[in-house]
Amino acid sequence: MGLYADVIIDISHSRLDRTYQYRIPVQLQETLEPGNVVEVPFGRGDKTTKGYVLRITDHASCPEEKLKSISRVETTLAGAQSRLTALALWMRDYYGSTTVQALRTVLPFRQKAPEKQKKTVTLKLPKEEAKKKLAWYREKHQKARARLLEALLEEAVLPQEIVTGSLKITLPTLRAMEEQGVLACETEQVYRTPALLARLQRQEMDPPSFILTEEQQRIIRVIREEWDFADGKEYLIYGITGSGKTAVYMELIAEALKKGQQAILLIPEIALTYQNVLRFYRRFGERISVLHSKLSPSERYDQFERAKAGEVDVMIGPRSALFTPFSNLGIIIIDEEHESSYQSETAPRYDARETARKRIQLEHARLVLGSATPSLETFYRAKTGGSTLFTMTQRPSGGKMPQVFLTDMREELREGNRSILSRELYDKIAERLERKEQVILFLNRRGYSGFVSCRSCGHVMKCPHCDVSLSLHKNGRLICHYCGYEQDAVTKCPECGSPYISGFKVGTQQIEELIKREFPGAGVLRMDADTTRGKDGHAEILRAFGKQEADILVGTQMIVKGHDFPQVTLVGILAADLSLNVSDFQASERTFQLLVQAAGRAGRGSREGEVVIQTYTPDHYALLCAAKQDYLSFYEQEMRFRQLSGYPPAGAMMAVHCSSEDRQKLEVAAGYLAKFIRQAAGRCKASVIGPADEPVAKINDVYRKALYIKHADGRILTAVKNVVEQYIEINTGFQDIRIQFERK
DNA sequence: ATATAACGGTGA
DNA sequence: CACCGTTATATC
Repeated sequence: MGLYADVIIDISHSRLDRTYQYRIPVQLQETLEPGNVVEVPFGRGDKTTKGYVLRITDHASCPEEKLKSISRVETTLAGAQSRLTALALWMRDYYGSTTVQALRTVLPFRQKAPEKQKKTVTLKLPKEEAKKKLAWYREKHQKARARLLEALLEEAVLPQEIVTGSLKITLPTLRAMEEQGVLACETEQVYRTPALLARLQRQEMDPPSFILTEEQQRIIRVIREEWDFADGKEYLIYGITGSGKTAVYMELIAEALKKGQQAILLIPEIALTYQNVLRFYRRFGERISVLHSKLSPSERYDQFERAKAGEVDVMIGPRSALFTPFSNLGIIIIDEEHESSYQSETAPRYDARETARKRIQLEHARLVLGSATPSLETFYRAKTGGSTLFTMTQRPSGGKMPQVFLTDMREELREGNRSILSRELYDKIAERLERKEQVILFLNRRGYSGFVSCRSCGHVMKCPHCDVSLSLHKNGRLICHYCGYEQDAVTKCPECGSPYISGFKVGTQQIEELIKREFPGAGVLRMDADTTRGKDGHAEILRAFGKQEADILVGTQMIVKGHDFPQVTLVGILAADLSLNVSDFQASERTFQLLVQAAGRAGRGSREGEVVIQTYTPDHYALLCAAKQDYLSFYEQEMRFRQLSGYPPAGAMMAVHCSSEDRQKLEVAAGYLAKFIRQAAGRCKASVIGPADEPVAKINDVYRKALYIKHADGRILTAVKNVVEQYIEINTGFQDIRIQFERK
């Protein structure tokens, strides 16, 4: 029965990223535990502040009389919380963030309705008097006061961020003026708009009678046999599209429930459709709960609370569902594990797969990963004994894989066809229109960053140091986004001398126009960021196409994920090279995954499908392997490239992202940081690349730069990261620079 | 983050 | 010297 609690205050400020000890009131001594959210008095004014209990002890670590008491416990969520707290602390150390940031991602808490307070500064004097006061301030050379009063005369109510921010008025000044009755500081409460709770319709239970294939049964048998004596185990199911992975997941979830345990199923946000979730409702009924990104924090909290209370046993959702506080977690399943949405974009930039791995260790559970195109990291793990590999090569439905054609666009140019469409694709589209079948045209723009390629020979301008594509900038220079290497743009292909070398300028809109011109009778739908901006634009377009209100759907990568259109018998992939030449070491892998997925869209119904891949580099292994749907041979070749250049999973890599509104400050800070990291990393033989602009160098007026650290051993990177974190902490030069670490 | 103590500057 | 306004400091 501890008497004291180490509490971390919920203020995301590195200066406060440490614990403070509080006395535990008698009535809480039995129940309080690590992970609880509490309210405590903090600071000179004993301001009520939210905090997280990290540890409970018997003795005080500072003079007893300084200790204050915990006011109350904020949450009823308990039990699994201490293990989740441990997970959060691991995430903090491994990915680099403040303790509070890590705890916030892992332990959600109920938000009170008027959570947000908006502070404002209001003028309290009549205009005439204020003007007199202003003259007085000017005479007295009270510059700060004059500046503020002048601003208030223009706008009687100002938000406090502006006053303390761009007007640079400090708090003592505000207090003094408030005392003089010139102005008043007010806090206005802003109410959160209650989000609509998306309710899945209750369906009658209808446990479907599956006949499992031999392959499916084997996987279930093996995992079931190992269930009781091999906790912490990891499995990879590599199964071609349509091989029935979902049926296996269901059996495994059922197994966990039978043992009185709970299950978490992670699926990519985009696949969280009503149809997909319905299958699980039919099988598990009320026992499941679903999360999605549109839930407000308090709605998410409610779902977590239901999980804790034992009302549900199965949680389905995107990566944040990983933190469901189950009391006896049995299994975590990650579907489509290669999806990039499992990587968080905010600190701590955690990877759901790695974090799930850590969680099953803490919970003595097991982890199942599934994909038709496993990420290299995951497959490498299976190959090197980190997990058990299962392969599924048969389709229970007996459907045939589509036939894939690679079209060489250089050839087309040579033979006088300058159009975006190859003759082969053109003919096949015409054929489909005649037969009243549907066509998907997919423009592969993923991560497109303006590379330069030759339309004659397919040559791509690459960085001589990093083996990634150079990006064309508005100033006409070619730049590497890893190391910052720069050169002038070329007017002639250095390989074949052709003048047809330039950036790719085609968008979905041009393609839509072209199709309308070439096939006047066809109905065309376009799906990209522009046409889906509305509330349900996305779903609306898919619904229309599904109902065959159009013949051709043109779109970017968002059309290839998880939607089945039985009437589609042709998929055209325009410019497969676009994603191949992203300035990123994972470009080939992403391209392969996209092409295999896109190809999987053809021939979902009874008729056999065809796929046409248009490319300027038909010899690239990512395209050849995708055309043959040959994952294994792609893996072998890509792995050779990673090994050669030390990219993951052959080695470990960490990105250091720096950003700031002040371009100059950022440049200077990134320079110093690079110098320091080179010193620190040099001692342990890690290599440092950069700093260079990020692929998008400026977002919302914030400039962004990145550095990369590579080493064979990931633990070295953690060590380097820790040293860097300390360096940033003590150096005032990094005050206005946001720095985040990302493990690759 | 935020309240307060300490300190250096400036006009009368 | 009074009185601003910035800077440093502590927060269990």
